[in-house]
Amino acid sequence: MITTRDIAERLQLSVSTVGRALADDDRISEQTKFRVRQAAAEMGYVANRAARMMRGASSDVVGLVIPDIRNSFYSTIAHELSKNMEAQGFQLILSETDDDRMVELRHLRELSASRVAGVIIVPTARPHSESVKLLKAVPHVQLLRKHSSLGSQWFGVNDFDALRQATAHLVEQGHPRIGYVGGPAELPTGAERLKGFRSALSGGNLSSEAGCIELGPPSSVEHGRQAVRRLLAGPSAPTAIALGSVQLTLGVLEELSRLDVKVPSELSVVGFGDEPGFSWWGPGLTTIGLPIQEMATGCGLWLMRRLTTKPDDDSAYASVSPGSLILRGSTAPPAQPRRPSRRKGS
Amino acid sequence: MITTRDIAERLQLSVSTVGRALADDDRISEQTKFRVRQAAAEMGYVANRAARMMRGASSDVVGLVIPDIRNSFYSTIAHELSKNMEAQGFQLILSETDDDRMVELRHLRELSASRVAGVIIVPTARPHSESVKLLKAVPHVQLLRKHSSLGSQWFGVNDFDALRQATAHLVEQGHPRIGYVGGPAELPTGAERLKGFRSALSGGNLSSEAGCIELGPPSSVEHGRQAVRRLLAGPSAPTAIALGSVQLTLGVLEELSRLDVKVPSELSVVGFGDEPGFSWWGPGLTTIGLPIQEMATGCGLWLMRRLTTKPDDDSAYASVSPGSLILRGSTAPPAQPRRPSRRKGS
DNA sequence: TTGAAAGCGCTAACAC
DNA sequence: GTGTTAGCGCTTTCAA
Repeated sequence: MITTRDIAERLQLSVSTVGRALADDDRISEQTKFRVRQAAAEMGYVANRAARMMRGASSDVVGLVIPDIRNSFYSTIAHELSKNMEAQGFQLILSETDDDRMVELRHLRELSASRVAGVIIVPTARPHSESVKLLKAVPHVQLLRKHSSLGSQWFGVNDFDALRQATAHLVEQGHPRIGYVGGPAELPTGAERLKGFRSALSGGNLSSEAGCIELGPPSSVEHGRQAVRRLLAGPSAPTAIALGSVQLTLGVLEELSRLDVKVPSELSVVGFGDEPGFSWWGPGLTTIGLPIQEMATGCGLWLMRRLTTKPDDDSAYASVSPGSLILRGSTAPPAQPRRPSRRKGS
Repeated sequence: MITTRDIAERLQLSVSTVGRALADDDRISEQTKFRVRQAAAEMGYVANRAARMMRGASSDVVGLVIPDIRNSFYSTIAHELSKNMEAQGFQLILSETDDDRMVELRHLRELSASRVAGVIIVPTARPHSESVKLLKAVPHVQLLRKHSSLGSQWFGVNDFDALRQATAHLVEQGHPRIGYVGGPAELPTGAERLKGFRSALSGGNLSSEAGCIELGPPSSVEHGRQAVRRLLAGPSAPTAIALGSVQLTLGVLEELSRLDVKVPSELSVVGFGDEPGFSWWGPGLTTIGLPIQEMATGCGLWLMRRLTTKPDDDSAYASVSPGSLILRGSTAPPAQPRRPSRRKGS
């Protein structure tokens, strides 16, 4: 690797002159600058960032800690962040936790060792105490999920309201028993969505008995499949279900297709998020659209301002983006039980 | 930030002793090691990788340069790589090019400055000459696309055969005019797929006149929409279409749903890749499944071995994974033109 | 078993 | 306008 010293020797200059020329310092003559730049280009000089960092320069690298990049929520986030960061000369390190706190810890150790300038994290349910400690030493923002031990900078969506809306829509249509397949209550998002679901039930004067709840790993398509099978096989199967994560929605949709369940006549469904295939699934999936893109951009811009300006504004910050119900064909009032209609179809 | 010197001062030791204790050097007594480790943990010491790198240590960071992480091919790749690298203590820097060679160049400059240990790249159609130069200085592998100027280490899929299979299937069913929507021929993948398409046409004794070809940005869902609209509006609309990228497939499927085109009676369709929604689209999408996961894992493992062992094996390496046709309901023999059958449906 | 000192590549304070 | 020098945090001789 070519160093400033190599250039200096070739040009019979001192390293500091070369360094200054490369930094476009006022004190260096245009002619010298030109010669230096020329030589640098010819020799293929690339500045060594490690050396710069040792002189106190910031790393220009931001860590993105998420459960799984295959989840479209997270790939959307990664894309938005990457785009915005590149524009300002930042780089993004991708760290996947698979929702495992020990993996999360290992990643945070690595990021700390790399002296990343900042971290954007979707924390696991209960981050390790060392993770908490590590994050104290680096500017960071939480995304989607919010764990109080990790500080009060957070960008997320209104999970409570998302599921309240989804469920209220089903309640309004007169469904007597409504199922819910969502993430675990240990996750802040899981807890909020579940609360939203329950709130809509009681808001519709339905007892909690009317809700059949299946909780499990939010990133598991397979769990979505199994959960919906259990729900439909139960003694008092629901006439409608609300979903509490993108991956679970994917699993549920696949399984309903496979089982050839008639939607919405036999079962109404409200999904979570809005993926490409959702609009063409069966009669079109009614779902909760979330402004993930805007949220991610906001988060990225916020962190970069935090990193590039004096951190005088390290106060609490929370941004809650609202979701909105997208009505398509997968929801309808329940069929009248034990009183088959004369007409076939609508 | 705590340094080895801080620990040394507190324990009344020299920095070198502390360094050796932390590195578990044989010459240090167990007792001293214990005291040092204790203090390090208490004080929250995290080794400074920049300093290590200046002493010649490798960076343990690999750059992943791809067009767009939202494309599920690439998010799958990123996930597989991330998982495998984490297991061996490597980190992944995510660089999105948006298929723009200048953005690609900027990313490669940054990666070089960071002295990444290696690079995995899905190159743009014509990488900048400086990009080529930069890559010469760092171990790298090409993924999916292969540009000869970037060396001969490559992991990809058999693009030619993928489209040959897809098209041959349509030819066998007797389609007289077959459309193709794919990426530009400037891209190595685009060129191969197009060749595969043409090869199947001539293999079926169809003249090239029988092919209606629409090329455009391979990552643009919107282009897929427009292309299929143009294809169907043409004077001699095809009775079947083969698709040449995941994103284009998504666009085409959406548009066909929107236009309410009857598949496969009015039009047969073969997709590219196998996304979650493909199985439940219309009658189920017949498509080409590609072993992206295996390819990515192979690539990651290969690069890491290259990085962790002596580079005595820097010879050419190419791995070509085959795709396979997944038959679902979206393809059928063409309807007899101008001779409507008496029977309705099948 | 431990310490002192040099040096990785760069920048900045201090000469001249 | 340019050179000299010190030092960032760490590893690694070379001494003791």
